[in-house]
Amino acid sequence: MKTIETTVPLDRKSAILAAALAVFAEKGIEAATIDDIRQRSQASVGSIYHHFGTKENIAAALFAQGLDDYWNGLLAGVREAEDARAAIHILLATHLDWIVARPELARFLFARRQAVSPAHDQAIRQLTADHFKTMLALLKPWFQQGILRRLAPELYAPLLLGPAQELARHWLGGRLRQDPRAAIDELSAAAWRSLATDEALAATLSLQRPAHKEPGK
Amino acid sequence: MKTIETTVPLDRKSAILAAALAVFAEKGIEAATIDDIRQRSQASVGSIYHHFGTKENIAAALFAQGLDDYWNGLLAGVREAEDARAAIHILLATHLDWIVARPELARFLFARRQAVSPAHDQAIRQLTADHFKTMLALLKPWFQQGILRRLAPELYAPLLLGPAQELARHWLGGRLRQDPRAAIDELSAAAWRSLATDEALAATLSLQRPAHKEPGK
Amino acid sequence: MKTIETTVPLDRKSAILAAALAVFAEKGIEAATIDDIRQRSQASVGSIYHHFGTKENIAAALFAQGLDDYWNGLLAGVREAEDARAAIHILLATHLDWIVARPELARFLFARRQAVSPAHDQAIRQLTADHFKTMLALLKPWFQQGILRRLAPELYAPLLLGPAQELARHWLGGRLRQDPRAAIDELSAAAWRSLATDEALAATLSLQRPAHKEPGK
Amino acid sequence: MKTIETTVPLDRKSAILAAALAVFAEKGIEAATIDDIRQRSQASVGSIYHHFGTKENIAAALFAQGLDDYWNGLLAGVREAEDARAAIHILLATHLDWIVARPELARFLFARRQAVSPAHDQAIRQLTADHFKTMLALLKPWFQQGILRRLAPELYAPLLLGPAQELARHWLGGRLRQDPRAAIDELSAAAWRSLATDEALAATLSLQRPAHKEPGK
DNA sequence: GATGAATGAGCATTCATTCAT
DNA sequence: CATGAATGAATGCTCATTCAT
Repeated sequence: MKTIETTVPLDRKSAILAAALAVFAEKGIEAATIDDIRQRSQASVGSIYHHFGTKENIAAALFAQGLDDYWNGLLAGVREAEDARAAIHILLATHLDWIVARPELARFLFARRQAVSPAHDQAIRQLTADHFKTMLALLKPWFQQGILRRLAPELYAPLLLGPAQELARHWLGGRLRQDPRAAIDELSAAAWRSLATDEALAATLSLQRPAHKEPGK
Repeated sequence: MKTIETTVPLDRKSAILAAALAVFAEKGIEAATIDDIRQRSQASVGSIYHHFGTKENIAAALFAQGLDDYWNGLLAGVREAEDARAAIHILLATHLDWIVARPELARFLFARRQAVSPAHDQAIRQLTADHFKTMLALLKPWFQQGILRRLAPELYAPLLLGPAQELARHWLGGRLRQDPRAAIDELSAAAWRSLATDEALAATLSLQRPAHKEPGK
Repeated sequence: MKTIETTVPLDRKSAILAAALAVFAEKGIEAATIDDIRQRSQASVGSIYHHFGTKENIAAALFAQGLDDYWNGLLAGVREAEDARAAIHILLATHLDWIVARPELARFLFARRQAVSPAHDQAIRQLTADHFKTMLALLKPWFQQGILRRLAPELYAPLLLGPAQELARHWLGGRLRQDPRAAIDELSAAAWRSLATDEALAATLSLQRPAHKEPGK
Repeated sequence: MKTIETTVPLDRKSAILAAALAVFAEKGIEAATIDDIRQRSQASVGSIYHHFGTKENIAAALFAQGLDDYWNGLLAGVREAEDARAAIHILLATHLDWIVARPELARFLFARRQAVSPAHDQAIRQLTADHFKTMLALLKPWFQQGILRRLAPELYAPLLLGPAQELARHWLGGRLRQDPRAAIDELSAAAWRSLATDEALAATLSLQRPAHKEPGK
């Protein structure tokens, strides 16, 4: 996917998208005005409407594009992973990398208010569901091997990404200074603990063996 | 705190707040109009402005009230807990109970867009920070006992509540049918795993066979 | 009905209606802008929308008011008539008097393009149909006495008012200089000829006497 | 004149005209947009402007074309008539036939709001006046023979076509189901009564002779 | 305290028209 | 001749807020 933030001269349509992304991320879809987009994109109102027809449509286009980009990164990461723990680590890392690389897109994507019309909303849910299914398929072997726990399906995303997501929200909201990527190890460890079966988890706890060992740190 | 959803006849001011909450939760603060609130509250525009002066002020009042209610429940829960694991469980349970009991307030509170003016925003952050500090103080003993891990402070909330929060968002957004409280045990188990020190955790894993080990708890 | 063109200071709502009528008559409903109305009425946009909600609604209000005024005059006229021929004469006179007295309202009423929404349109048709029924009831005796011809119902209005209407349209369109009321006698004579039974008509033709005369062609 | 409604593949220009007529008739000139015309004609905006330069011009072209077509039919009819009464009948018949054959053109022609610019308007009036003069010339003999009444010139059109026009308007507006041509005889009888001199008229009344006869019917 | 009329800046969107390709 | 991207003035309407009663 072509990167949006590039500084290469964009054609009108892309320029409008880029400007819209910036504005949407800054003030939210509702609060963003066509005029904001116009000023930022150097396009005329007419041109904007010629290409998109509606403010909603611009948002929808960005949404689809962004969602795609996000998930593709995520899936690519998992495909390369050699074991479950690495997969989880890579997922977290990719997730946070992406957010830090595209904070505007992230802010926009994760705001997810109704702003986008029901019609578009449906499309988005479908897209997400599809990607999610693909993801689960990639993880399947590890479920079968008893390494990852079988849970109610709605719990996977929260347990895996919930903490990272929460941290990212803080960062995106300006309520956190530090680079959230610094927490990747911690977060992936937590996700691993949350998702691993007791057996798999026990095997990775740093003590275990000498029952009498004293808790470092 | 006076419950808002009550059906007892409310005085004007409360009626306005109740109506505002409903409207804000439904369409977001930005999209909600004074007129929406007027219709729902049966008050006149003039009356609304007499009591609150600004749309922002209504939101701020609700925010303060809601935040207070939320945190008080949370803190009360932890105060009763007898050990760290129970504390975590009670936190998760209280969190989800509250959300299910007051979905509108939750939706409103967690939306947290800039909508609220910088001035109010500052107040809110302060309030949250204070409560958070109190919470940490309550947990302090278990840190000292080596039961809970010492982490970068910004990670506590995400690890503890992130998954629950993520699940709750899905539920509040209508993207999840099941009652999120059904996941309390699972979520608190995950939070425990994420926050416990290796030793404390190892003691609670359900296998551990190494005969000479003692399961604690 | 309160006359609109009065110069007595009007309350806002009436002022808006009066201004709207002027503008609508001048450029048509579509072409008239809210801003035109605002300037002419000295009201603010907000005020206009406070009272009417829609441009359409303003038009509809005028329409209802105008139609009522028009028909009431017409019906009152017929009620006073002593015989069929007088009734016809009075109808034509009232019709043209009204048009000359309220050219703007007439121009507006007779334009009758879709401009008014289907909903309002339905109401208008109903109103017209009701009045028309009343009118026919008033004329009934003369039908029963064999003075007025029985025709397909859709022909009465055209035969009675069609010529006057056509003339009025020319006048309202500025394509006719002379006062259309000058043609009242001529038009009512024509209407009488068109609607009277042969017997009733024969009795009023200015010659007739030479009983044996054959007019040949 | 080339018929517009033909289904033979049209060249661009004609296709545009045909589409414009349809759109103008449907929503009125003002409300019709170039884009409506573009969609219906399958032409591009550029092409439309290449051929006509202005929306007004399209309307004017249609107007001229339509007016010509209408009047030619009318005049041709009168030329064939053998006596005054037949002439009137043929005029009415031609008028209604034309309307029923080209309802869109009729709707468009008779709407006659200012929509067409003053310049074009002038041209149209001239055209109409010329045709009207020709028409009167054709009728002249019957005036001289005392068969048709001498009236103020502005009354001829209303008396002759007013009723038919009124009926046609109802039909074009969808407020009348029956085919207006069914009323030709009735309307031409009325026009004859309205325009004939008393003598000429008396000769055609169905009774006349037995002065003492009682009004059967 | 309550009411609702009034205000006017602001907004999304439309549309005739131009013009480079 | 045809195309469609681009333009920007204009429009109907919304909405927070004020204020006289």
